[in-house]
Amino acid sequence: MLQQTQSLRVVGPWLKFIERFPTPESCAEAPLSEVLRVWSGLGYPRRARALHSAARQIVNEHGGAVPASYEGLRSLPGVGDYTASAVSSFAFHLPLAVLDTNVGRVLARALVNRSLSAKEARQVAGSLLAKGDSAPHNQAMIDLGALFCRSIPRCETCPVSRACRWRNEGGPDPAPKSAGVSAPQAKFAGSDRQLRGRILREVLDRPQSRAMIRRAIGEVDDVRFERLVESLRRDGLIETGRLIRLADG
DNA sequence: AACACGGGGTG
DNA sequence: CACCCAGTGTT
Repeated sequence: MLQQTQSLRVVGPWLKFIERFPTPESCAEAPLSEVLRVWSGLGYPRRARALHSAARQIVNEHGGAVPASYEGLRSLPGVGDYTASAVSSFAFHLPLAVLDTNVGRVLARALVNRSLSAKEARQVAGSLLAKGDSAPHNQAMIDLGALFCRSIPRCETCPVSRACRWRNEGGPDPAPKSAGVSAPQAKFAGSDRQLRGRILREVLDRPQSRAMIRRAIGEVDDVRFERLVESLRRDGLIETGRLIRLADG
């Protein structure tokens, strides 16, 4: 849920989700359609599909226990470098450095005052790890980025502005395009993404005909609508017969 | 390397 | 309204 979604927005949905699916097994046993319904409103429903798939993989291939290694986590669908590192550090206290958009900005600005390649960022981030548990360090780096070293920085109150290379040396903001830092997205209003979301919401509670969906989501070109339906089907989120319904993996 | 992929918060 | 977000998978 934390992937590309602001942490404060995740708290409520997470509590609701974890109450309904407290274990990998409980999620694995549910049909995908129910997972999508509990997930609804959070966006990026492919994450929900990946999580459901990961839950089944955890049950079938790991005896119901979340893999306790970076490589094991990384092998799960929807788990990339950030998530595998974060879970490794915060849940299993393994000595791995987390690199997300927050940490990416801190590294580029405070540590080196230039944009970093992925390899360079991994190296810098790893070099900052101290001896023991990495979790407090990673949490501090993330919070520094989330509270002060934001996309629009708040240097006036930043606790490390005294040591910040960008602050001390000046120059253009090195964060944009540096490794880990989120890139700007295309406009959402009127986008395919928005329409996909609307289509999915229409079939959340019951199967619907194309005509009903198209009436509900507003004026949409015929070719475009069918292309979006096909993309949702390819993503494994819906099934498309005469009626369109949530996928029932 | 560049794109596609939600939707609500913030200023 | 424009910008942003504890990324990942695909092309």
